[in-house]
This record gives sequence, C-alpha cells and structure tokens, in this order.
Amino acid sequence: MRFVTRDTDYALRALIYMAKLKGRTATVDEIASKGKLPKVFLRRILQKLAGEKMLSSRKGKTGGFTFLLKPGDIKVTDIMRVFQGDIDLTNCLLKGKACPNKGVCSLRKKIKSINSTVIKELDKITIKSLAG
Amino acid sequence: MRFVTRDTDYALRALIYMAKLKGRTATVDEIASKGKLPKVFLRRILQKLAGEKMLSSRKGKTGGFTFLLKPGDIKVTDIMRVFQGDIDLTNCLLKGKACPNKGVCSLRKKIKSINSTVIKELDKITIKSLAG
DNA sequence: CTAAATGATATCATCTTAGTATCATTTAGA
DNA sequence: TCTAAATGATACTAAGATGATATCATTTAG
Repeated sequence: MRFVTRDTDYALRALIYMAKLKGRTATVDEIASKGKLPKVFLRRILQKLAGEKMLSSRKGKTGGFTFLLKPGDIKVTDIMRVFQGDIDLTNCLLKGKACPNKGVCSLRKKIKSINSTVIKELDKITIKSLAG
Repeated sequence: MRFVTRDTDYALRALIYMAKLKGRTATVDEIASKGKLPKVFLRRILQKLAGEKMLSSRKGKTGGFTFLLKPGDIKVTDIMRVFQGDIDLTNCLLKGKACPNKGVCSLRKKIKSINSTVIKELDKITIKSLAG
C-alpha cells in the first residue's frame, strides 16, 4: 500500500528544505545534494510544482526555485493531490454500474467516512508546520 | 491509490455471498457465476483463504468451500492482511536508516496515528455484519 | 473408472513507478 | 557576443505490481 508515493515524499522533503531558506532561491542541484534526492527526478518534481503555481522558477544563471505560495498555505494534501490525484481510499470496482452487492457497498460507505477523517487530519499539516 | 485491491474486493464479495448460505458448501463455479467474479481468479483467492484456515475446502465431487471460522469472527482487516499484507499507510523510504529530515518524520508520526484510527474502524467490520 | 472438484504453479499482458537521458530555452556575466 | 548554468519539456527504459489465464496433479463420489 502506497499512501504516499515517492514523488510526494521527495516533494515534501524538498519543500521542507526550501522553507528554511526564508525566501532565498535554491537550485535543483543544491536541494538534491543537501536533501540526498536523485537530481534529475527531483527536477521534474519541482517543475511540476512550478506548473501548479506553488513555486516560481527562474531559468539561467542565478536561476532556481522559490516559493510562490507561502509555506504555511501549502498543505500536505495539496502536494499529494498534485502527484497522486485525489485522495480516495474507496476505489469501487464498479464505478457507475449499480453494485450487485449491498454488503460491499456498505463497506464502501464506511471507508468513505474514514477517508474524510484522513483528509481532515492531513489538511491540518502544512509545509511550514513540518519545517518549523 | 489502491486501499483495497481487487483480490481483497473479490474475496469480500465471495465471503459475503457464502455467509448467506448458512454453512452450505459452495463451489467456485457457483460463487463466481452468482457473484459475477472471474472464475479462475476467484479460485486462487479461495484457495488462499483455505490456506489461511479461514475456509475449509474439499476436493472431488460434492467438493467446494465453506467457512472454517465464523463469519462474525472474520474482520475486513483480516482479509486485507491476507491479500495486501499489513495495513501501513506510513511507508517511509528510509526504513532502517536514520531520517535526515525531522519534518518528514513528524509527518510520518502523524500518518501513523491516522493509520491506527483507520485500522480501529475497519476492525469493527466483519463478514457477518456485511452480509447482514 | 470417470467426471467434477480443489491444489499448485507457470505464464502472460498491462499498468504503474522510479529513474535516466536529451535537447531546447533562458539568463547573467566575462 | 559567447558561454556556462540553470530550468522547460519530453522521450525513454527497467523493474515490479496487478489482474487474469492456463495447465497438470490430486482427490472424491458414485
């Protein structure tokens, strides 16, 4: 069970590192070597976050990445959604079709409520709180 | 995110069906056709459950599967563990090694507590309760 | 003896994941 | 103006997980 994928994990590590720089721009190279993350992979991750308007990026010499949103405004769930899609523990196999099995459906309802709880808890956690 | 895999899902559907038979033995063929589950696949699943001593199996004519444990004693988490292993939302990438990132570790702690909650909730659900 | 059932595997196709490689573009500064 | 250093954008690969099928062996009732 992969609740947090590698992308998300790397992204969080990178963002936590960056949050400690107080606005200073950092290059992929710096973040990768300091955080012991695979460079090329990390690069794609940061590019993605830039595309999502969470980070701003700058090309060329003196380029790099920095926050566009405030670390306190970026939730763990935001990052998970970027790299893993919606957080949904209830992946019913019969999407759309009527379920022939009320038992399974009642289980699904239960898991749905568990899912809400999980999201509510994760929503409380921001990059800032993890970096602090 | 696959919280419940197909094996688990099929197993639950099959067990729910069987729980309604009040002790009667059922063949793979019957369960598969009534539950609209892929036959050969389902067979392996039931064999697994027999290996886990949840079901008893009988070969030959008049053979089939029936419960060894009571449906009320089989929890959803038991089935998940058989097919998916331990329920663990916290899959830290640095198992064993010391984590260089206190932030991520604190997140991990949080997820660990969420995990306990999830398990506690799922532990309340048995095959019997789903079949009822 | 035989048909019907499970036991045990081997195999396969597809998808996801993790990661690499490469070329294009931008930028600062010598 | 040229170049090194940085991101942008993709294409690609390898490995593993997942979902499913196929096959042969064994058991059992009649």
